[in-house]
Amino acid sequence: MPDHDSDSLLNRQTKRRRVDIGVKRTVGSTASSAAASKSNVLRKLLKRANSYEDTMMPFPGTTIISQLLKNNMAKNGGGPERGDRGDRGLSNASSDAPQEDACSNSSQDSTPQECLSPFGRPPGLATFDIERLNDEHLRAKRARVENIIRGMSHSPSVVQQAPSSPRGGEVCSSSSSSRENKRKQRLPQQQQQSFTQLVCQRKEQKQEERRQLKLQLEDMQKQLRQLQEKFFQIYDSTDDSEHNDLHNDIGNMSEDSPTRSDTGGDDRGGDDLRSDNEISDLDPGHFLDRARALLQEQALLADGEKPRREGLGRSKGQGGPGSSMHAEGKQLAETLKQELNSAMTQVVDTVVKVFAKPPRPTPQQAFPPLSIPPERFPTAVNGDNPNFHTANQRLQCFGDVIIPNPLDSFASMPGMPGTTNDQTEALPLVVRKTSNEHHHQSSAVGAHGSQHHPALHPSSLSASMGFSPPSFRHPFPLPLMGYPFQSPLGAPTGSYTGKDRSSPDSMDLSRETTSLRTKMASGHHMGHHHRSCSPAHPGSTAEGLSLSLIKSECSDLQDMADISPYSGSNIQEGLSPNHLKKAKLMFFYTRYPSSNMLKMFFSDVKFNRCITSQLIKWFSNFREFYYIQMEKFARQAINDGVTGAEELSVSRDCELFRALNMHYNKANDFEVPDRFLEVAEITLREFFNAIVAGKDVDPSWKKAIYKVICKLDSEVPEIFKSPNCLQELLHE
DNA sequence: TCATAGCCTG
DNA sequence: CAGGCTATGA
Repeated sequence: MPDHDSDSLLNRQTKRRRVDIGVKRTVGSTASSAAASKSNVLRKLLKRANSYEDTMMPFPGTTIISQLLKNNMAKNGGGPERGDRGDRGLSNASSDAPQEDACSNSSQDSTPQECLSPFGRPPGLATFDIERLNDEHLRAKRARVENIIRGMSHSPSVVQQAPSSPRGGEVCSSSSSSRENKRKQRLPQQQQQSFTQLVCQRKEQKQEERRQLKLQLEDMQKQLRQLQEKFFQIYDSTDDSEHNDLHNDIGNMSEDSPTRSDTGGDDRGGDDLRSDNEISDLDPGHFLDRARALLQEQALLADGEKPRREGLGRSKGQGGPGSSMHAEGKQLAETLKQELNSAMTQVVDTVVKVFAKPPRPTPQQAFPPLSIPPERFPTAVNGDNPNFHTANQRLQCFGDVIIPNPLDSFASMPGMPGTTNDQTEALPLVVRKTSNEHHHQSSAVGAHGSQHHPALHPSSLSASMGFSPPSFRHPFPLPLMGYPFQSPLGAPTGSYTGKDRSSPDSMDLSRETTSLRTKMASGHHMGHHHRSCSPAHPGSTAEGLSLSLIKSECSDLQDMADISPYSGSNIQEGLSPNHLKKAKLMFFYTRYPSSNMLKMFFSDVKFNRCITSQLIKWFSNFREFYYIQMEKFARQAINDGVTGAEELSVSRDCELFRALNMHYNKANDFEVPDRFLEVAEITLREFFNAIVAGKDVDPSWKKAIYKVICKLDSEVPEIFKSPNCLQELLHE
């Protein structure tokens, strides 16, 4: 605008430079990338946290975790259903319960802890030491079990398993299983050398190896295992017969069934398989759930448990209820409870901290400390697909929606009112996109959109959250919940009862998504907007709120101050679809309207910065489309062999005009002025000549054309100043 | 510092 | 169409 008329070469050049820079920037996409990077950071974080898939992390700590996870995933997951990891996790977790085989059990359940171990044990784990005291107990039991298992291992089925360790088809196969297999393999090999040495040696060797391997395992793992074992033992002790049933109850056995069946009734085999599943199940939530279940079981079976435990799980001790054991069990339960609680607290705290902190330049760094949280996320986002695109989108959605929410929720927890301010700052970026997301979902891909939420929804979160503190749950509800208190915007839902819109006609008309946006954008006096907007889209209420909030950033306080004045008047606080339509028609006359002109022609709109810029933006977009079409058809003409600009003309029945008319006068209920055809023709020829001359090499080559075209604006008919111009124009 | 143009992206 | 960004002019 500024440089319409007489622009010296210098000016042009400078402008070109400007353009060039802009182009370069855009070309490099640095700007966009930078912006994207911001959002991406969060996404990445989430993604990382969410999916085990994440490959190596730059950070040492993270790497370990990820690796562990990776391993597990690889073994588990190769499965087709990566997506429902959460589900799987649940089933898996539940499926394997009582296993005496320390290794197998430990591996699975301990997994979470394993991940942690490298970094240092969480304070809470100390309690596990108590468990250690019972180590002897366990070991003895283990030994027994192992013996039994070994005995079984001789059976063909078992033997086969070892060699066949790489069961490709097995979905369940997990890292632990592989370990087991390896171990087994080794043993057989040794034995092969000296076949004469029989079962006894073999057994011993196995034991030896096992012990060694166990020792090698990180302390954390040990502790965890022990804990689990104790659980299981207690559980087992209750009743062998129940053993399986309980397992089933606790977890979904369905998944691992095939493997199990192979091994047959043998617990050993089942253990292995189970262990695989267990390993696969990294979700701490499941672990917690299981633990809970176990505790409950314990409580119920308290008496019976003790004796068995004494006798070591396998040999189902028939011993009567031992009071000592009962007490022990209680203690254990208590300890576990405490541990779990503490762990959960830690997790929650960490997560909160992470989210509460504004994304740092290197937000990822924040994660290493978060040993636990990452694990948790996977469950939350169990919907993740390996598919990058899909995952990305989801993540986007996830990030946009969830991220802010946590902030809101956590922040709001202490005091709602106070938080509001903070939220407003944080929200704008995020929420805006959310709104967009909604639009996309609703308009373009309903299915897709619907998928988003379900997948991400509380279900997933809650699933993992057995103990989860309430704070964790609302991420989703928040969008709806959070806004209401935020502002004087008014009641979210019922607010729009009265459509007191001054210009009902515009409002009543079909509301396109634009209407919502427009209105929202324009005003911040949400009360009105909501009323106007929501009637048509009850579902959009939330959106409206969020939008309004977001938009509030651009609102002038001054404008805000006097909202009510307009309520009774004809002046709208936002731009309606009709305004858009009107603007488009105006574009036939003026491509470069000044802000003053806009104010004159949209007198029924209360102007503020937002409205003005929005209108300007509209025309900017119109121009963009216009010039794109021009360039497109100019090039097309060149390709078609047109040699001279004179050959080009724009008539009402030419493609170019159709395209333009379709864009600005979709309904074709407005007679496009001839002048516009002339201007279009001039523009087209300008483009043609410029391209033929090879000017398009210069990034700013369009600038010159713009300057020419901007002088071709004609006056806009007075009728457009009338608020009802549309009716008048279209009716004629 | 603000308003705007233009470009890019979603 | 809206957001975001940069460059630019006043």
